[in-house]
Amino acid sequence: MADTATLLGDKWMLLILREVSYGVTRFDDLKRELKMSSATLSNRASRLVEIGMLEKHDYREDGSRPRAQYLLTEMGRAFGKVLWAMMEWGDAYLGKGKSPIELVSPKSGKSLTLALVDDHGAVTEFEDAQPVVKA
Amino acid sequence: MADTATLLGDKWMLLILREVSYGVTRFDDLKRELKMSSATLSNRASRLVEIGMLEKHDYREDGSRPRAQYLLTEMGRAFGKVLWAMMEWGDAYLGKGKSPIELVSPKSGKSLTLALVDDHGAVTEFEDAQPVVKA
DNA sequence: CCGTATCCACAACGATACTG
DNA sequence: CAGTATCGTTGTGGATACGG
Repeated sequence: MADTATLLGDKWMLLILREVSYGVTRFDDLKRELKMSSATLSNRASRLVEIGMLEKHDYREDGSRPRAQYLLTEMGRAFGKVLWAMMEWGDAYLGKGKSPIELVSPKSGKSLTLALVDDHGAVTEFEDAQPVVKA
Repeated sequence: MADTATLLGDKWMLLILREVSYGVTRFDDLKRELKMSSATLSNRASRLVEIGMLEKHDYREDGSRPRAQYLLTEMGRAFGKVLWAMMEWGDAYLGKGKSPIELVSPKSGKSLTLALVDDHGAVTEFEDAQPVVKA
């Protein structure tokens, strides 16, 4: 937890990761969307690449100039769970209106939320869970 | 998400919340544990109280001087899910060794992890979940 | 203990300009 | 389009000192 917070506990890092997972992958788009300066974005993007959350891909749409985009690595995609937890929490406790997006099961089409489950899929409320120190 | 990140996307905020949820609730203990200056801790703690994540409680152990402690509000406890998601992610992707704590079900005693479930408890892998825009 | 106040060094940021 | 360079300003954080 502490390491994660030290590494990614930064407004910009979190927001960039969100945008990229939403499909905003280009430098200028991120810059415009997040209203941040080139320098700051450059700084954070490099750091995310270093850490291994993002990968920089250069590609060329036929005929046009080459472009660069930042894509999530496996590590970065897995972090989506944290972002999603933040979104659920914000929806519930910040009175700013609900997020317009939801996650649904590809099988049932049902809406999904984060919950604590054991290896048999039995759900426990977060408040009821007991923290224990491992042997 | 963006609001949550703007509000709490700060290393210190996250670390303080973690410590308090671990039971470190006093100013000096937090200061020592997190190796931060009085000024910074004072700043962040007040902000967390303003936001409504923490409540300041004064109490007096019989005979001794009054003390203050910071306790999580309901809002703050709910944020534990985010912290837990960060911990699971860090365990999986930062090679710093696993956290020694786990969450267990009070009923079955089984170890718990965060997963996406629908209203019937059916689990979907995070990578398989489909984001959709609500109507 | 539990903080607030002050000082100061330095990191961070936006604005702007510039390059391949 | 994707950055790097520079600059001026603001923010942050540690150290220290000090009051309830």
